[in-house]
Amino acid sequence: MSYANEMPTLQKVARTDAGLAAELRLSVMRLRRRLASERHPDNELSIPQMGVLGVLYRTADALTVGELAAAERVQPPSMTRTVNCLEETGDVVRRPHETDGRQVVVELSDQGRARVIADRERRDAWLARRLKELTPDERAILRRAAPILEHLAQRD
Amino acid sequence: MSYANEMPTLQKVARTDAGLAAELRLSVMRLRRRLASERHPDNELSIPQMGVLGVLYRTADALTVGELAAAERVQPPSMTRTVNCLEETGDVVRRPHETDGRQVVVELSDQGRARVIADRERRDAWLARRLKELTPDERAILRRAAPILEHLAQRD
DNA sequence: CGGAATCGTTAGCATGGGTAATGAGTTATG
DNA sequence: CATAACTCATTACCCATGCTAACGATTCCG
Repeated sequence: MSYANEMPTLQKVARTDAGLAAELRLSVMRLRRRLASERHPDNELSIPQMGVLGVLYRTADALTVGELAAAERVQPPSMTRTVNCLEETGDVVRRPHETDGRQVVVELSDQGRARVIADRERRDAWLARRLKELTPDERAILRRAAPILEHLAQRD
Repeated sequence: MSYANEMPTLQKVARTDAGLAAELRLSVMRLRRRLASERHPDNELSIPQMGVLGVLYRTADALTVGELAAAERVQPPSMTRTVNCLEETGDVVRRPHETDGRQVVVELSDQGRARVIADRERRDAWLARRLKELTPDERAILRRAAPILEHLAQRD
């Protein structure tokens, strides 16, 4: 393989932290890319829109536009716009904040919740099928690896 | 934690393929998100632009606009546009195809190559630092997990 | 009470996703 | 050889979303 020839040191450097870092970064990026491609063909929402639904679902609570913007690492005007689209499609509901007249809170509609769940289930189903093709030993390794990966991702 | 209370079954279902799939998906998505945030502050290229540089770097060859579009899963007009920007910033060079007068080939400039390398090194350095905080046992697990994750990501 | 801070929104610009259309080049066929 | 069909990149248009600047309304604080 020409790729192997271009990067012959990759196999060796996997024994150092730097080498493992490079290998892990590639694996994670690639798997995420593949997961991202498992979209439901009928789901026409964009990635930022699905991202908002995902944040609301994970938080299991209504959030202000500012909180959503912070969670998704965008500026509030961008989030306003994305939420506008989601309100139009009926996936979220906007309402005034209970105590602060400046704020607006956004929450999942039933439709939006169903959409997140369907999207996740589709990805999980694909991944579960791929996992089935592994050996029990390989699966055991991934079982131990998943929480470590999660830990790596946490804010440092 | 309210999250733990909302999803109490997650800990249990990690013993099934479906449960591992959900846990792994979350870990991978979160780590990738964290990796994506490790951008060099001076790098003003967008994610699609960096994606094109990444494809060219990994391929270690010049590609046509169509090939780039396919690699990045976009339509050719979108790729034309992205390449236009990259040509302006001097990160890629466009030239006519050697034998097919319809085609254009795009290749990394020295500047573009340096940019990809710097971007990767920054992410790898961050990840290597996080890896250093793990135990040797945890690192060994990840060493065994990385190629398995890579295998999962491959086209099925 | 007045000024400063906070919040969400609007406006403008740039990028990039799509589709439709186009012109140029290449290939296949009669 | 001429023509039709196919391929390729590009342009045009629309839409979504990233940013910054600006604004009006609300809240906080001295």
